[in-house]
Amino acid sequence: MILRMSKMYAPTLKEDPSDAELASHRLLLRAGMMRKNGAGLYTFLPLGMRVLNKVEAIVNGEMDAIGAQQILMPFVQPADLWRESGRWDDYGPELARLNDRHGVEYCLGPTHEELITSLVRNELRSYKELPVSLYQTQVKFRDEIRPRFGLMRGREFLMKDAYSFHATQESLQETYDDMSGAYARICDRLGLVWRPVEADSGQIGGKVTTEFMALAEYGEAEIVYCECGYAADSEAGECKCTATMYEREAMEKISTPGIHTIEELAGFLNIPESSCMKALSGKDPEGNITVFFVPGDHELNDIKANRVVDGFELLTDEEMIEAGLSKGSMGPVGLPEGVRVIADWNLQGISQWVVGANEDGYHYAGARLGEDFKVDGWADLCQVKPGDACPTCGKTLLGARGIEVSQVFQLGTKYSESMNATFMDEDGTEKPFIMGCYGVGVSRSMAAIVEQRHDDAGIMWPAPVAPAHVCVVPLAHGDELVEPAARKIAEELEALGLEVAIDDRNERAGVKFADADLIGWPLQIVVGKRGLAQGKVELKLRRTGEKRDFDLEGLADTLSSAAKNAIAGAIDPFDALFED
RNA sequence: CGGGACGUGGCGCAGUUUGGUAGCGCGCCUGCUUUGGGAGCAGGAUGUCGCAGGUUCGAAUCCUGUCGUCCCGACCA
Repeated sequence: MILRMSKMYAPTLKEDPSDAELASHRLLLRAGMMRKNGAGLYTFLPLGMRVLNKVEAIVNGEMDAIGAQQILMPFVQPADLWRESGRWDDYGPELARLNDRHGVEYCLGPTHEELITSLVRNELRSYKELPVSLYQTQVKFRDEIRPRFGLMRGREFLMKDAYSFHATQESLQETYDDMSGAYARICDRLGLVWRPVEADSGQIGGKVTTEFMALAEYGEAEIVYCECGYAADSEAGECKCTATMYEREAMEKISTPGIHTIEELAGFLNIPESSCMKALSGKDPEGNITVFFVPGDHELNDIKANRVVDGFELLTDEEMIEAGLSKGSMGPVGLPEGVRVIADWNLQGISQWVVGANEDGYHYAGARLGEDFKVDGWADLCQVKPGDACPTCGKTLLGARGIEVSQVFQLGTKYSESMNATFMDEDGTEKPFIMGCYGVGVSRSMAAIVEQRHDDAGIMWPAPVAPAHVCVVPLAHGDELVEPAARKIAEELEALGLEVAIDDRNERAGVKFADADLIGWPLQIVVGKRGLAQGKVELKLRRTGEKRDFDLEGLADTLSSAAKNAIAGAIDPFDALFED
């Protein structure tokens, strides 16, 4: 079916909406693809819906290809299931909760491990039925602390989530690898520039996990990567860094009046921040106090801190005073009794440190590990950053930003154990399922594509997700030559299997050109009197802005091989038409 | 949750300091002209100024509260 722009509900905006900043947010609104209904809530209009459907179809196709089966679970989920898994309490305020008229509690599904586990636990009984992979594509709701950037961090969003059930770790690994392969193909087919990175599993759980990051200047995630191929989310990556020693013959107490931050301290002594030791105090839920020490030029990574001390929270100023800790001059020498000291293992790199003296206005220089102070334990505690050493090969890590478009997890038995989902194994014993889960942000992928492929004029859709491959743009509305010629071209191209739009609105040329660029059809075919008089039409390749005249006669033949490539899923199938 | 800003026709904004009953651009409707890069002329429609209180002869404007939206932060030694 040819998309007639005169009938399409696609209100484009000439001006940027005042509350949109990122390109994807701005352009999807301006191009008439979506509209905002509230913070982090969007309506997809017909053009945006077409794109979303195409992304979804690609994802579903890759799921089907590896043997996953589509299902659909309810969006509203009973609280009891979340109590079973423990996440009713653990998930926090992001979980939107509600009651029905009888007072029964429910939540809006932010993810579906509980539901799927409860689904299969009664019916998958034997190892002979495993493995099984199920997936759905559905709206999710997460009451984000701060929704922003349009589709990038919405509260309601479209996600494909898959879950797999296994009798053995080997079987899980196999499916995990299949899923990872499918996810790589999905990113490729969406035309994304992307990278797999080491990640943290966050609220989903599990140990083994990979994020698929679309590289983008304004991505929310920071990643570090190395030429050897290593890449990690900076929240999760192992940190290896080198300190610079400020050498003293013996530990000496120095007066540092008014100095409280590492930056001030390093400036005051005219030494690098990496010569200083940074201290952070916190407590576990029982109130036991731990002080973490990290190199001064690095930050404590919250996730890593929680790995060492479950439920770790930084102390407030009042709590620090109560515990006898000196904010702004805390150090390992002379801490109060009963305080546990954990140091980042990078601190073993040099033998002397500049540390706080636990006394306001004083620090020690040349404090020696083992002689002047001791620690109770070592751990990887720092947030990795560009410039640190690659944990794999030792070269210097580079930095980039990315949008997390998908993630795969090996869950293990976290949910099957807590929710008592077991099967009968070959040896006659009941065992909990070994599980994996796998998510693709469908609407976020759409935003990521726009972030990577746009210019000042608008979007540049990759052909596989464009609302249509080609837009025929007849100029001179109502002209007895131009209109039939444009219609004929549209019909011929459609017969080739291309998806075709025609801008048959009674608008001036400038309006049509601007909208075509904004909406981002991969190819525009301009049909005007001037060209027709010479038997020509003008083709414009959106991605490069290149324009070229082609003979009207035999246009379908000229486009036939590009059409084949487009149907086969090429990202930029029309480029070849513009090569010499 | 802390900080900042904003809320005025469909969209983008001015007007608020110094209270006097609302204006601009775009869009929309009608007509004529125009028709290859967001047209011109003429005419026209559209606002409980987020909401609720208060002050005042009089409130978009001042005060209080409230709701909504956006931005920054929530890692600090």
